[in-house]
Amino acid sequence: MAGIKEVAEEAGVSTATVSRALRGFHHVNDATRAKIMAAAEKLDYPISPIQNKGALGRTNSIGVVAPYISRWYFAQVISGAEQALREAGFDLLLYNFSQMKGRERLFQHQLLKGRVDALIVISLPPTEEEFDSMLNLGIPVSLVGMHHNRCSSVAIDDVASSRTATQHLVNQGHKKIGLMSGRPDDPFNFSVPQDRRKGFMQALAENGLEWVPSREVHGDFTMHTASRAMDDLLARPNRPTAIFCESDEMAFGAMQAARRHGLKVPDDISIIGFDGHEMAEYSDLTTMEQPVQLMGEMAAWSIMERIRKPSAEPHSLVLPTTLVVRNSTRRLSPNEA
Amino acid sequence: MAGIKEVAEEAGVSTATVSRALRGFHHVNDATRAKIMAAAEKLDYPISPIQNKGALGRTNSIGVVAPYISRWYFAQVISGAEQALREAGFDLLLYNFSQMKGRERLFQHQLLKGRVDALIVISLPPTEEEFDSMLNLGIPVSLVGMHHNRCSSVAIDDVASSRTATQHLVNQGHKKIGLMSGRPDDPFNFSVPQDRRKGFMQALAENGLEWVPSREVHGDFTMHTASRAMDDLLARPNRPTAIFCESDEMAFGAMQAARRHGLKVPDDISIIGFDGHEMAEYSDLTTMEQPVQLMGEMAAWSIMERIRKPSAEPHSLVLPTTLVVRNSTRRLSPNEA
DNA sequence: CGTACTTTTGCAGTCGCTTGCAGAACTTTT
DNA sequence: AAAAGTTCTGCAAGCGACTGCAAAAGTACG
Repeated sequence: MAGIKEVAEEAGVSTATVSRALRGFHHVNDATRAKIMAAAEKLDYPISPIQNKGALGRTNSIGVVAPYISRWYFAQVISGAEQALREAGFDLLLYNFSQMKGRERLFQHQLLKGRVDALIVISLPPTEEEFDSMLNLGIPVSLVGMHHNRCSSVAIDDVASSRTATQHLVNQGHKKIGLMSGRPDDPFNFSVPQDRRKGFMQALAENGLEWVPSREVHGDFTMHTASRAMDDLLARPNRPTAIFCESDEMAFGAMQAARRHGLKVPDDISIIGFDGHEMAEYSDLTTMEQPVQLMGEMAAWSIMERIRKPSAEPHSLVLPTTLVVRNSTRRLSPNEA
Repeated sequence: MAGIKEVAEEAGVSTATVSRALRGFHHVNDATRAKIMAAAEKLDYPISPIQNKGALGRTNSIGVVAPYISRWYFAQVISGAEQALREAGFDLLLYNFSQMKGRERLFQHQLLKGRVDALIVISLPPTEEEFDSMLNLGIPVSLVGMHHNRCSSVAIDDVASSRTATQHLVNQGHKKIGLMSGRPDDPFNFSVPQDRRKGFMQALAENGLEWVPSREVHGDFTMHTASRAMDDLLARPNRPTAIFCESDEMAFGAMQAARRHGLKVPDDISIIGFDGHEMAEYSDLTTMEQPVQLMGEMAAWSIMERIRKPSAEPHSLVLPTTLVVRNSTRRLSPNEA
């Protein structure tokens, strides 16, 4: 395979000149550059070759760490980030794991060390310890879907958005509102469920509604568990008239369970989700939509900026969410409430 | 950041010995190795460092090329591949694109050259020209979801599986069977839609059923387009009693459209999908399930094998599919047919 | 045409790691 | 105890780029 050496020989110049002509664009005679370009073309030498870590100190690739890449949300964010990175000439290294084992390996064995120029971490709140080890890598780190004062981030306001979503139910006259939340003992310690739960509680409090603990059930953000959890909830007495699900996938599970129990959505029970999953439109699910792809893109841009000037202060970005009202929620008449 | 040199110094040996102790495991005294391990530990030197492309000639990372990584199928395959690669100590570089522009850039600008040790291409039939350029890279290439005589592949038998799926509808007494297929003018030129269509046609022919062209509509494997296409189909006279959709996502779109038109599934119309999408269970969709994650894993293993012995013959693997019967299809009574 | 400045180029060192080769340090054999 | 093997280890030459420095070439000016 043609290397810089072959190109240099072909063009009759030194490798140094080729390097400068193709990369630096400094102090190279136009004629010489043309010759070099021609030679490179002829040998089809890669325009963007592996920048050798040795010489350059960078790998030109950025790591993306995420649990569960096969889930919609993660896939979307990654897709957004990939596009932005690719356009800017960076490669994207994917670090996925769905079990704690993978997580430990990632942080403890320092799989990342020296392999990437920067790191994007999606929705996975690192422990302080993991944080230290990440920052010790000496590369910029950017978070998606959560904040931390020690590094940049792109996220939505989960608390406020959940509050708004819940408020929507209240506005429709619901008083007995249930909650489908993440498991409290989730090993990854995601912050999203906590925040969304908090927003939910705030909305109740603001409206003077009493919180009834038996109206809460837990899932792990998949349809499957949500569906089971919903079975559980529906079997309890004093059923809620509406349910706030912390994710759309859980909302789908809930809807499915409701149907299974012979309940019509929204006639018998209102369901609201969170995320803006692409399937939401087709399931006619009311949901709080977040700009998922965009978040990935922003994270990519932000981190590339920080690669350029490492001294820059970390900054957090909060993107807006949109309540999309569809037909999985309905207004209660006063006597129904 | 600690390098091999620091470790060597700390342990009081040469860098060569460190390299051998940590990588080669040849001819290193146990005591020396212990010392080196300790030193490495102490300086927390990465156990799996970037294997320098220069010295080693490999990058220890594998490229995965896919359009639409945010779609379920691709995300699943990638997830499977990532896991297998990670375990074996490889990194995964993601090359995604959803437009032809990206595709051209990928192949023409040789983004891949020298960056990866092998390539996994998902469901994207390269043109002969692209094939040449890939094979010229001099690295193993593995295909997922399609076959080609010039390289290894992991796939299912789309034709046979579709035939079986269609046969299921026939067995249930359906005679007027519709088809929701991929667009004939799809720019990526996927082979999957063609094969699935072929299997469908075979089943009809085998059962002596006449094919009525007006029973076919096209989508691009998303719910959205499928839903529109279904509107179209339902508006036509002589409506089919069952529909074979070339993907689950299209089946979801079809179901949604059917509901929108006041038709009950499966009472008024039977719908069968293809893929085994995780949502299929919850939409109660009958589908032909393919082992998606497994395909990714197998592709990874197969390609790592070929990295180890490059001389090995390419081989193709055909994985079995499973018909999962749920309640989106029903048996027609003789007088309904 | 000589001097001083600027632009262009090549030399050679560097990055972090691997590896062939040969010498050193043990072991075993005779 | 010398000879013949083994097992370890270090030296030094790469790998394929980048880049500081200084020499070479080109330009401008007087």
